[in-house]
Amino acid sequence: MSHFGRSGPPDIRDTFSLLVLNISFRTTADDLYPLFERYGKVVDVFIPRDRRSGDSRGFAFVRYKYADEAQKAIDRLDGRTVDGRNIMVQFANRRGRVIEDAEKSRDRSRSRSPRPRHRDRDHRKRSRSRSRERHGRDRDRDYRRRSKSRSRSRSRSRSPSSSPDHKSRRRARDDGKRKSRSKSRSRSKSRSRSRSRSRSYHSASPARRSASPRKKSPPPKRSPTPEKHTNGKDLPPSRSVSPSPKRAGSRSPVGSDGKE
DNA sequence: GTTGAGCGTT
Repeated sequence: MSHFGRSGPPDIRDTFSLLVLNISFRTTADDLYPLFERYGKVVDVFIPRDRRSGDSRGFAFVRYKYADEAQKAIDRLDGRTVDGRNIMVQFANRRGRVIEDAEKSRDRSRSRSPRPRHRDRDHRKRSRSRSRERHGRDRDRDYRRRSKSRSRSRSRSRSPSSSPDHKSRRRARDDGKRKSRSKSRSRSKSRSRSRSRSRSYHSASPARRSASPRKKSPPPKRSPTPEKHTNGKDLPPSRSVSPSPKRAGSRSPVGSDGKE
């Protein structure tokens, strides 16, 4: 979602992303673009939206072509009132390592306090968790954040080479699920469908909703497979999990930088 | 119709 009609992110190799916080929920990229474009070459303006409702989350990303211009935009637009909201402009520090250059430029221009944001962020997040939970809107964000954190923690704590514990646990879970389904198949099927649809990322904005609600979920005709008949010694009991020995060469979790 | 700390898309 950018101003340039592109699908994915543009050339991020030489861009400097700014994070614009505290913008109004009605503010769109079209409103931010001319504002930021006055201080430099804006490559892209992106406003993350909610996957379900499609509403803005209240912050935006503005990509500049040059760091000094980005810094100028920060110096000029940080604290300004846009659409009735006091916006906050700062460098984004999640994507790209161009921030180092940006920081250099910033240091040369003006020395500001460091960024002890981790503690502050946690505090604020907990503070607003209550009000957000009521509407149930940040579940998606929380999910991805937890997933990321867990992944990092796992890679640091446990070695990614072997994990017999994982396999065993997964097998146990699968076995339990299968048994449950076998016990009451009809009800379980309906619930499974609902959960699957909820978990799947449709990423369809309400504005782009096509009028074709055709069903595309052919229920996999799972044979009853009377286990009392052909099960017992012919088929191994662990048919659910397939032995995949080619699981050692996984990609490194922290191999992002290395080629650029 | 609401909300207000935060870190992003094919």
